[in-house]
Amino acid sequence: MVQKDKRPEAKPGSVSPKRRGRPRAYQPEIALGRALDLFRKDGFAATSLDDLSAATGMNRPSLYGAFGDKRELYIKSYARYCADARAAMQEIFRKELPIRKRLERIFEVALDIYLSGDAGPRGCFTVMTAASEAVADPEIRALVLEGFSELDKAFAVCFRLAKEKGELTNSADPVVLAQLASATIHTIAIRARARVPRKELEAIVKGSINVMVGV
Amino acid sequence: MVQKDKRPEAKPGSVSPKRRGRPRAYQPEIALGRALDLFRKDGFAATSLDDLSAATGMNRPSLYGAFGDKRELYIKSYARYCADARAAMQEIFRKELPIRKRLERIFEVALDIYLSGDAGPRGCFTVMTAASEAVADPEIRALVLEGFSELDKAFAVCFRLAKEKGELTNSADPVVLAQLASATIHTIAIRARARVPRKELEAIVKGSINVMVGV
DNA sequence: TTTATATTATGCGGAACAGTATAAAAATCA
DNA sequence: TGATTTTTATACTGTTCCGCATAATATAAA
Repeated sequence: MVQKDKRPEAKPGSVSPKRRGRPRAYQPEIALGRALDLFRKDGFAATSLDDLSAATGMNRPSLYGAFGDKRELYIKSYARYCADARAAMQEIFRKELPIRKRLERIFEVALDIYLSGDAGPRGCFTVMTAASEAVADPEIRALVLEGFSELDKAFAVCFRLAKEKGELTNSADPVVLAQLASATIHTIAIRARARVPRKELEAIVKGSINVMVGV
Repeated sequence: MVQKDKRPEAKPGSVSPKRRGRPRAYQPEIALGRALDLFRKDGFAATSLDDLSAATGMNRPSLYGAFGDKRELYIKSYARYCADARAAMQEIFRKELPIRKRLERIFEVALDIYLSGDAGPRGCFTVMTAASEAVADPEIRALVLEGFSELDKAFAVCFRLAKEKGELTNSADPVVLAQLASATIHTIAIRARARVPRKELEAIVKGSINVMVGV
């Protein structure tokens, strides 16, 4: 019951603060990543604490101590997922790029995220959570809605900028186009989960971009 | 442990065939509908046989006798969902209608389906199944893919016809537009599940239609 | 009536489940 | 060295789970 990875210091060079009792046998960051992998693969209900314990290398009491109960662990895993996704996207959203190029990059990264996974494509965790836990759990629902909104807004900024730079027609509505871009994200996330091949998803993306920015 | 509804004959007027043993206390069609409701609400993993037994008014052995195990019941529930959705849509897909009107009707019916449910919006069962069971279960995955494909094709037929009638520009690609329409279906299904209000979903639909058929 | 058949009703059995109580272990501090 | 603190490891509790075995019940056929 031990994480297989060696333990590097949290921040390389920073002296460990000499905590009092028995040292942890796990690294919270690594454990959370493993938990996220499991939740993305099987969903909340089909993932047991025994599964999580095995995947993280922590026994159940340690899991509780570190992350709280299953639901709290799920929420923390989701936060981690969002942070990772943001990190993967932010450079593209920040850098000034022609709108078409920018969209291509965004969808490419999205596909990388959705199609990764040893035991089958893991899809988009936001979409999966929306489909399952969001209905009955207000707190989780709020997180999901925040996720939707963040993506909608990021796309809208892109289209607004593109319009200002004259890359779009005058009649183009950045908010509507952003919703279409989000819809494209959602459809490829869902289809990825049904093992639709990357080529087909890329074709969908291509067609969608053509409609959004003009052929 | 009895279904509360009275038992009308399967086809009104058709004489019951005088089956041999103790008569059934349930109607398979009604029971299947109740099972579908539950699965749509909670998903496969979070729905127990006890829940299903309570909802259908059948005890577990009767459930097994009528539908097989939980997975088979899920598959049969999904078939029922598809049949219902097809029935609700087919008139609109069949009748000759201006493309805009036709799309408006389709999305309206879709929203009715996705937003129904006493305990919160039930969303699109195809999308929910894609997100959960489709990854690991090849048979279920095939059904989901069939569902996607059917919708894509139905939309494509609409756009092809509209193009022939001169409702779309020459450069419009019916297949691409169909994928956008499906993407719109998927995004409203997902967002509905997160309790996004109908007004907002209708706004998304409206914007999407404007892009697809021109303002 | 009796027999055969099909269904309902009850409840068992073993596994998995979430969460926790308790004890052992490994470190620091005095 | 011994006391304190923090974590790990084990195992327990009570529940829920799925599937099925068995018995009771209700009908048609003989």
